[in-house]
Amino acid sequence: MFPSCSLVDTPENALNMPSPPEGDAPYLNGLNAPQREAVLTTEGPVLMLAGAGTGKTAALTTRLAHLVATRRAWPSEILCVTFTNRAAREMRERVGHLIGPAVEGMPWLGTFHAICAKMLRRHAELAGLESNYTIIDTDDQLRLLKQLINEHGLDEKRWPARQLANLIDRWKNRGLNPGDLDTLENEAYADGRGQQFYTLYQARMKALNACDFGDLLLHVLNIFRQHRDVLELYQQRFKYIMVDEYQDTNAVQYLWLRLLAQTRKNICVVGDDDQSIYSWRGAEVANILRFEKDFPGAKVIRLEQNYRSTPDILGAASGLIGENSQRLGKTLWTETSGGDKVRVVGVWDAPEEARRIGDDIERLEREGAPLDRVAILVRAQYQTREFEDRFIQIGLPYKIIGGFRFYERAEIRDALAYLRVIAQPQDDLALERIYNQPKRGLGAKALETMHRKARERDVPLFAGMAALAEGGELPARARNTLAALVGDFARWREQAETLSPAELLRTVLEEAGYNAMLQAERTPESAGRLENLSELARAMEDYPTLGDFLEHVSLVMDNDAANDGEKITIMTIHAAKGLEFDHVFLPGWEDGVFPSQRALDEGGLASLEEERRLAYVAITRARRRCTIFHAANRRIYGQWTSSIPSRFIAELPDAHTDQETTLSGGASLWRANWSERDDPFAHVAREHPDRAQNRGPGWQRAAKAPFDPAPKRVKESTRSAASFAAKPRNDLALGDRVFHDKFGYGEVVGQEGNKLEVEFENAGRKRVLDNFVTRSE
DNA sequence: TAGATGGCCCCTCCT
DNA sequence: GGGCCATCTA
Repeated sequence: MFPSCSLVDTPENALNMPSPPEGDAPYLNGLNAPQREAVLTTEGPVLMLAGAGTGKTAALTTRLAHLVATRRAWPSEILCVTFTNRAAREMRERVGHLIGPAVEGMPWLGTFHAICAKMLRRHAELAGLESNYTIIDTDDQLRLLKQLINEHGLDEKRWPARQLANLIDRWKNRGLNPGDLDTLENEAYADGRGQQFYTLYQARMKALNACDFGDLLLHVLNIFRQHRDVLELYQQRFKYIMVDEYQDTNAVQYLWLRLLAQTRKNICVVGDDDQSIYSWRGAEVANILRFEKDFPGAKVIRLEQNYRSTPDILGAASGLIGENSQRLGKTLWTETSGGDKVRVVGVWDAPEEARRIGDDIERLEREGAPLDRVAILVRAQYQTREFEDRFIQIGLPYKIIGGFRFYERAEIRDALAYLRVIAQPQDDLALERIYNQPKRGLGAKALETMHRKARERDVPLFAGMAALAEGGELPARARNTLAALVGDFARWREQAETLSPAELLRTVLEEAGYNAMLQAERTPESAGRLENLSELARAMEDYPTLGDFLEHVSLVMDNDAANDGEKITIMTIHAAKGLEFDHVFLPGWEDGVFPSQRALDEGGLASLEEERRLAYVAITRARRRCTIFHAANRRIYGQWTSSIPSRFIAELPDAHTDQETTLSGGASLWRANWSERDDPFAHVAREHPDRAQNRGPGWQRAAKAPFDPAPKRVKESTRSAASFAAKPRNDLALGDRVFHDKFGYGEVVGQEGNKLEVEFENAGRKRVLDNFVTRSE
């Protein structure tokens, strides 16, 4: 992923390059007219507006190959920025097919973060860091902020570390250093102490020789701004710049690109305003609109022919995105015909949703569909659990991308912490993690003493520990333990010079007693942990130095490269952007899940439109078939909650969708909304008595309800139900006393659409549909 | 000091 | 339901 930086313009590389093409180069075959134009317009600024599935990656990779093949630039003179590691990997592979091994010499193809990390290693001193700086993740960041907040006498309950982390992140995304904050921003945390804490945090990071994700870009931007010579170095080097997913660039990325492209202006950006889904990370669609102003004379090329999806999938997606008010507007078209309509399926609850999808996938499998072309795309990570449970049960092979990642497991983080302390003695956070893991009899008291010592001498924690191990301040036992640990690390650092990273890890785990600790546990989990650790060591075999590996781990948190074989992919829609699958399942299309409650509560129209763009991205991932699910009941925070179909379902054009509600599914629930006193759950209990065991209130209610002849498979539009159900009752207000058949008396404490939050006198706080309560008194 | 217990808050989404 | 934290007990 990160080739060592020595691959530059050597004669060897030149030999590997294809010779310049005469006339029509073979790699241009198969491109349509606008794609071809995008490839051949090499000089000057180019803005490619490329809709979903219009072959922008093909255009981009071919353009890159073309630049190299016609010797306009060496691979090392092209800056090619992608948004995700997956996109970078794919680009590298596809360019590799076109230009052969020369792609190895593309050190500047990667994500913004990877490229900046590399630049920062080279110029670390200009940012007050050493080149072996650590990249810390959100977890470490939060721990550090908590320390700072406590040290400065703030109540962490009132001013949560997470909030501060979000603010700092936002500032960094906008390219703001602590000194750049205005009064308003400063006020955003702890009554005007935002700037103070931002400053403190940055100082601490420097002391730790560490960076967070935002720093990678901000530091480099600062360097570019303050050191003309460095900027000019890169301006000279990069003859061509290409940027994928330009609609998702934020301010700091935009400023960074603008500086780099300023002199040569050979910048080609690709984007689609309809797929802008990262505004929460500071992305500004405005960047794409502003491009022609920033680079006058920019050539604008539109890719509108869709090669990916069937007409119905495209029609459904287009209809949906048409509901957005803020868009450039473009019309995607396709030459293909046939295919199924987008299916919309209503089910009873989330477990049934997982069962249905599992069944559908097994059917596809029997029909010969390769599983690696099937994906389940979810709005939020927590939705994956239901599918994992189900698929383990029925033995369906799957992989979850992102989510609880390999590198976030406790044992992996411990192992990495050991390696970090070895590689970077200033890394206090890593040391804090493992100084007593495995148990060495060192507790909070010992840590506090270590910290005090370190502060006294103004040295990192590790040095403080070493000093304590020699001095006489601690009881002999603790002192000896510390001395042994310090000795261990000294030895490992020495061995790091000679051993491969993987060998080093194995040695450390053995000698630190970490393996022994897990072996002693003798639980099924501990066996799995040991296995994970050997997998970690195996993964390290690919990296020449410890530093290379640690950087890879910090930047590339996904682990899907290790997965081979045919498996279903389960991932978030965000992670799926840029990918395509034959069959796509989209579960959880309910108001509150998708669009997410947060988006509905906080962001207003802009936020809702971003959710809609996300829905558009989700549907357009599908090549052949797309199935949308909504469940009537779902556990949220462990509590059964009923919900209504997503408003996006009602926005799908009827002409392109088939709506269906399963036997046990939502239709009866919606019907119940129309006639208040009917018990909506009755038929379910009758048809699935086994399911009523150990279930939440909905099921209990169902079990008790009198028999009601069950409707047969119902097929009806959920549209009317959705719009009806969304209509709130107007005879209820906050503070009203209400009665609920099952939960008894309570007080309305929240109202949102037709859903109420009620504090019941005996049953506690619940969310219920307002049709199920009567006003009391 | 370590492990167990109970309350609290939460869950977007990515690098 | 589950992770994190503070608090209590052996």
